[in-house]
Amino acid sequence: MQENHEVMWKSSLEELVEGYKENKEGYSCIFCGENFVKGRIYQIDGELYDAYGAVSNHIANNHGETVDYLLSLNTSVIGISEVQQQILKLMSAGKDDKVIAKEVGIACSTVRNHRFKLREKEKQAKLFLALMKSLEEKTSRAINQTDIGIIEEIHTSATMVDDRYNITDQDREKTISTYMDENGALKQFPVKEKKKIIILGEIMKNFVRNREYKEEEVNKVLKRMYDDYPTLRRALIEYGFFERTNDCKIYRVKE
DNA sequence: GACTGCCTTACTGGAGTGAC
DNA sequence: GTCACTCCAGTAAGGCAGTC
Repeated sequence: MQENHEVMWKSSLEELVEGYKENKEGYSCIFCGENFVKGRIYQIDGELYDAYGAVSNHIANNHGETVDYLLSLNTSVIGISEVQQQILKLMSAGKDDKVIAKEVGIACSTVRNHRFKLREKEKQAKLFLALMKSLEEKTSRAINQTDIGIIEEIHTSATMVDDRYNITDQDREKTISTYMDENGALKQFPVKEKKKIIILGEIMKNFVRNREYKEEEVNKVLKRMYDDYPTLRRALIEYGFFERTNDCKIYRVKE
């Protein structure tokens, strides 16, 4: 099933917990994007459901409980380590510390410590969200008032937005001249995250926004630029520049 | 006494940085 | 480009205090 991180990033906390978004037309599943139109009746396993019932049923049958789905996400997406994911899964299953410690292979005191750290993380996350929201409001006002223009435009589907996106024109120029030749071919794929983002952004200029490409078409373009084109293709997916279908045959350029 | 929350300390590995 | 160094996050464990 295709992961729909773009929709998740745009959802509120409440919507993420529920697993769906509601709009005028109906409900859409946050995890896979499937839509259920209000006023339409859906037949599922011989039973009839309205749109709300259908989306609830769909989430339960296809994604399980929200907590299970979120805990199945990649550690870099959800922001907690594998051990923490493991501990949270066992906690959500109602296991006590002794059992968790035994199953994970750590001491009871370590489980307690993780529990404490996770609570701290929760508090920090709340404050961080409030801070970022205030900052967003403040900076959007500032950008409207001045011509700053030095920060890299972040594509909406970027899987993680942090200081790596704080890219100046000088950074971009320097990285491109270092890693690409005058024909736009890539000499070497950078190791550093910030430089990768610059190079991938430059590569994306060869693709049209919102257009779908067959895998062969993507390969053809990337192959012209770099011999190890599968690495580029993977990176473009990983960094959220492309999304692809489950069978990996169709690639769509994200906005 | 058992359990839990909070805090501290120690160790480790990865990432970043500066000197050469 | 390489190497040494620093910093930081994650992990693990234990101690102390409060609650039941």
